[in-house]
Amino acid sequence: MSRPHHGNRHGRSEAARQAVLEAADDLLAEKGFAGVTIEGIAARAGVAKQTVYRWWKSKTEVLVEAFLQDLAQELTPPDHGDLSLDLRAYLRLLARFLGETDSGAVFRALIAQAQLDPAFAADFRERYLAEQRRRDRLPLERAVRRGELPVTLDLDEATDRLVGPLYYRTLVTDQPAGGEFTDRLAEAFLASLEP
Amino acid sequence: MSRPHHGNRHGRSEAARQAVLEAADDLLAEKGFAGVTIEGIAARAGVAKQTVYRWWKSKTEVLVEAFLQDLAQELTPPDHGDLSLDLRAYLRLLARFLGETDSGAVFRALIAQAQLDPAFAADFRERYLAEQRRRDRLPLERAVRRGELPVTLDLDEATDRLVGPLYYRTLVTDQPAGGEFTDRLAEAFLASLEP
Amino acid sequence: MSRPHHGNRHGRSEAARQAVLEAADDLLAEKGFAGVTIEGIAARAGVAKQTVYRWWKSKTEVLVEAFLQDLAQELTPPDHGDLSLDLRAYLRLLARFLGETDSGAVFRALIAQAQLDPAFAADFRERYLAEQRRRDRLPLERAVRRGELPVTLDLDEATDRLVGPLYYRTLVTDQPAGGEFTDRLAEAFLASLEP
Amino acid sequence: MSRPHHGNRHGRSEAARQAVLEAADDLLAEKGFAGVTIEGIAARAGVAKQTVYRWWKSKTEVLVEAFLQDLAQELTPPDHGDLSLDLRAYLRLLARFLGETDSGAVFRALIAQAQLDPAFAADFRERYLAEQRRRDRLPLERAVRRGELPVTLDLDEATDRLVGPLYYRTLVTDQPAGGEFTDRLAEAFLASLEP
DNA sequence: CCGTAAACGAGACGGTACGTCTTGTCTTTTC
DNA sequence: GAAAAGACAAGACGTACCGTCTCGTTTACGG
Repeated sequence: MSRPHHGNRHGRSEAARQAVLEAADDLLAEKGFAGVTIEGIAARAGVAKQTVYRWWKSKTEVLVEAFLQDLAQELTPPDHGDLSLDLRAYLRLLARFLGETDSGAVFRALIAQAQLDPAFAADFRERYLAEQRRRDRLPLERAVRRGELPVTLDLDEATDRLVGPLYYRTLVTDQPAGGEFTDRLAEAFLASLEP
Repeated sequence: MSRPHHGNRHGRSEAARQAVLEAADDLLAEKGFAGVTIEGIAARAGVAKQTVYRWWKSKTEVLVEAFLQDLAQELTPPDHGDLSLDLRAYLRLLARFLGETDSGAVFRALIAQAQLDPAFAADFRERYLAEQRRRDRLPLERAVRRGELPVTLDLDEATDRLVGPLYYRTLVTDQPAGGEFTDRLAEAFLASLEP
Repeated sequence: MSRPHHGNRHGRSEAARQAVLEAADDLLAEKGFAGVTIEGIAARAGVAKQTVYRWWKSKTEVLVEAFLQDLAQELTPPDHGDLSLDLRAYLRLLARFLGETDSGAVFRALIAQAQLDPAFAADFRERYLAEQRRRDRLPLERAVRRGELPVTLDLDEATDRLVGPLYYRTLVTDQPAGGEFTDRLAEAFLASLEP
Repeated sequence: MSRPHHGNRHGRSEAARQAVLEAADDLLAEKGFAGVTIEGIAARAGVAKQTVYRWWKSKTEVLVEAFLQDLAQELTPPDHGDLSLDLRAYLRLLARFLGETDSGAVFRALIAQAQLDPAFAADFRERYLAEQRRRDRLPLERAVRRGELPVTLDLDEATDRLVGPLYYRTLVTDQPAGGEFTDRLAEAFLASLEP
């Protein structure tokens, strides 16, 4: 036996955890969501299958943990102190994330999984989408605080109208969403708020 | 003709085709998308597995055929000759379809499947989503023809901004999208077009 | 895919059956009883695991079928028309089989398995030991027919006393049972029948 | 000393040893030999798996220690000063032990295990079977000393012929071996020694 | 009387094999 | 030539134990 064991009374092996998450990451990039299997993850990570099952319920759980931890860092909305600038910048950031990064690909896969598995959907929405939702509405909240937007504005629905078209393009029509598109989306959004 | 036939020199068995589609329908209702398997469809339909494979490539294809053949009838946008009325009515229709009907549930499952399987995605977008897209923009096209909207309007992007938030609510946040929501969505959309 | 499939509506694949039995045979010879696994058999035979499970309940069942079919040929008791000669010859044959042949090794392993698994024990005793038992008592039956032994003799118990010591040596004490031993066993057996 | 101790610089914990042996006892009674696992023993005994491994090599070793330590007491051959009486009594004792007691069941399981595992076989035969063998031949040795049997008698082979049929019935054919059977076996054995 | 070493409980680890399930291919027989 | 029936190779599923290892605690001896 070449590799040492690292059993330990006080909690799990961080090395094994990281190996699993990285293996899941790699496999997703290589073979796509359907090509990821728990057996494959374990084999790639050099880890026993049981070790995966000990800590995660399904491959989806692994992928959730593997990829969505980066969401916060990658997607913190900028704060320029100006609504129009903020929206433009954030929509560009979000568009790039959803459409061009590996994490975005996983994000899409997880949302897809949520359509197919109601139990997962509830868990995923509670643990991760809620947080993402908070980021999505943050630029608007700041603008209300600055007085750029009226406090009477329904921020939930406004957020839907702001980012909804972008998610729609990415998930449903699969058309590219470049900077021009997001800039015009921001403009139209602002125009709809004019009196 | 009391006995089922078992083969036929002249083309496929319509009885088998119908049995497959109905079995797929039933199974989806009973167990959800993930619970549908080709094996299960064949067993339920009283049909050989090979018969399913002969005519469809995957369970997704069966479901596509089973549920989306009558999309057009359910979702034809009404024409009242007035943009505001048309939008309100159509968004309500679309919201009800996506959120409350069985066909809508399948539609969501298929969009999800498209995230996971690129080959299917291409086929699905070409054969079905394109058509749906045409229906989604139809009210706007009519308005341009009637002169209610300028011919310079980018209809594609306008459609994104119109229906995107609705799809987003349904697919991503899974919040209810009632008539008030869609009415306000139509209003905001129209407001964003004002000079 | 290189190998052709051999699915068939009516009945099993003889090729698959033979491959499994031969693989089991090889593995037993190479690694011993404990080293034989269904996974190993399937892999060695180039067969799917499910194909093994379809036709056999356990590795023991495979080994039973693989090896005990030869029993009849190897162990048919000779008929010299003389009880003393027959017994001497048959005990030598049986001693050699139990102690020195591969089939004998499997036979011992299966009797061992019967101690550990009551369900298997019942099946094994019914299908195979009964037949072996018939062979074991055949020399005595012939002698009764020839008038060399009284018809009042309890053949069952006589058989126990004849072959019991030989099985005991093989299974329990693991001492060699050569020709001298079996010859003396035959003599003692005959002596116990004298009036 | 109310609290159980959890370690000790010099020597093992007698409490842990007893708990393991009793757990093995219980599990064997409940689930049979194949159902006993080291993991199960440790869990049932409230002991760490490593504690079992520290002191025993395998579950078989545990069972050996759990059941066979008092073999001697249960199976000491009686001494009536008369060969015929002694044989009858001892064969009945042995038959009851092999066929009807828990210890006998374990004994059979261990003989079975010896067929499957050569390393265990050597150890088991040396440590336990040799002793049992001595008990088996004791009645004959006494008779030789008393002058009831000639000193030229090969006691080893005589013992084989005496107890062999009984082990054979128990291990191989699994037929009941009641008092009539063992009595007739003793008679036939004695008859075979007549001049 | 304090340090230290053995044995302990707990349990995570890398593994192997289990028996089940579904997939998509292939063959035979029936109509 | 389509359909029913179903065997087949392939391989993932989730579970049960294996035997090894580390951790922190308990205990008793020995300097």
